[in-house]
Amino acid sequence: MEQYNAYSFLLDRTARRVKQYAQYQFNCREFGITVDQWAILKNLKQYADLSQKELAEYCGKDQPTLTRIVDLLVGKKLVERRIHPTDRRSFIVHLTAAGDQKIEALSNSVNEIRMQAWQNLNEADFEHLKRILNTIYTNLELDNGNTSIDG
Amino acid sequence: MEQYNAYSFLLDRTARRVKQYAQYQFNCREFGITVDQWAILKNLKQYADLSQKELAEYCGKDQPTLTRIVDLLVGKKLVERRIHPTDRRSFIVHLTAAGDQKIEALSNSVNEIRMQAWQNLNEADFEHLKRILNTIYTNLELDNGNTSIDG
DNA sequence: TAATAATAATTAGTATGACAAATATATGGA
DNA sequence: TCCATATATTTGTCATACTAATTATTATTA
Repeated sequence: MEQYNAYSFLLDRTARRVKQYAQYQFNCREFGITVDQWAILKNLKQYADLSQKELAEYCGKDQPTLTRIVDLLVGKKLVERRIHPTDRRSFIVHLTAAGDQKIEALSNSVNEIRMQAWQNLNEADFEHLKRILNTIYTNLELDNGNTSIDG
Repeated sequence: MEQYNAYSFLLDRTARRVKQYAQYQFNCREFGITVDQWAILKNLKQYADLSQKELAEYCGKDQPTLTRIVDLLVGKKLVERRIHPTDRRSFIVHLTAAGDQKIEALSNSVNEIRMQAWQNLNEADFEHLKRILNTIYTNLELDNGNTSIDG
């Protein structure tokens, strides 16, 4: 049964390495943002204006973490908070022109950096990995619906 | 090429969920330590006295992080720092009797908790996962010149 | 041997992650 | 309408990462 400890460790270690490698490359190339901040920008680009709660769900962050990342992005003038038209508790997070330009400027480089981790793996491997990771995620599901990623 | 971003996200999200679930169970059962602290204790049990640098490598932590986790474990009297016999820059981290008892007391429960993530997967899945994660880890090895731990 | 470089550990600073609590607002029921 | 409850966000606290810099010590080398 000790083996499950080892798998958990391996998973944790690999995820940290992937993130750490990407962040290292971001820093070397002076992108001026973190990997997690990039994920926020990308989601805003894809889904347009979102409330912070929605954005947190898309990005897989909890709300306090998202609040703080948005604070940093606002400080960098890459996004801005707008008043929600019907709910005064809520903000709409909006990508600024500078934010949009940042995405345009970095997209290709980010894709290159991300690709590095996945060398020497084939399509069957990717399918295995997606299935296994989604199984693990579902095994530990708290009470949300099915949030498996397929693509 | 965007797919690699999605894989990276999936990996990160799954690793976080696995750790978060384990920590949640640790808290519910009032183990009094974190998942990462547990990993340190287990490595000390397995490899006996180690310098902090060695311990960091075995645990896949960097040295500043390890220093702080050891600080916390020292505060809980589960480990102690001992003078290195031949190198005065270095400490030996030693498991106390209380640390040893903690391991004995929690091992079965930790194994149960860890097992939860790996339901609905078979031996072939584990072999795939280990191979794929190790491939990713190796893919990112050179650029940072960091430690490689055999999984 | 003296100067220099390398190493182990620590400290400092920033970012993320988890959880709890506080605040303001919205919603639903009596 | 009033009140209890739910929700969106923020704030606080602790722990983990990563980087850079500092300190003390060891190793190297001119």
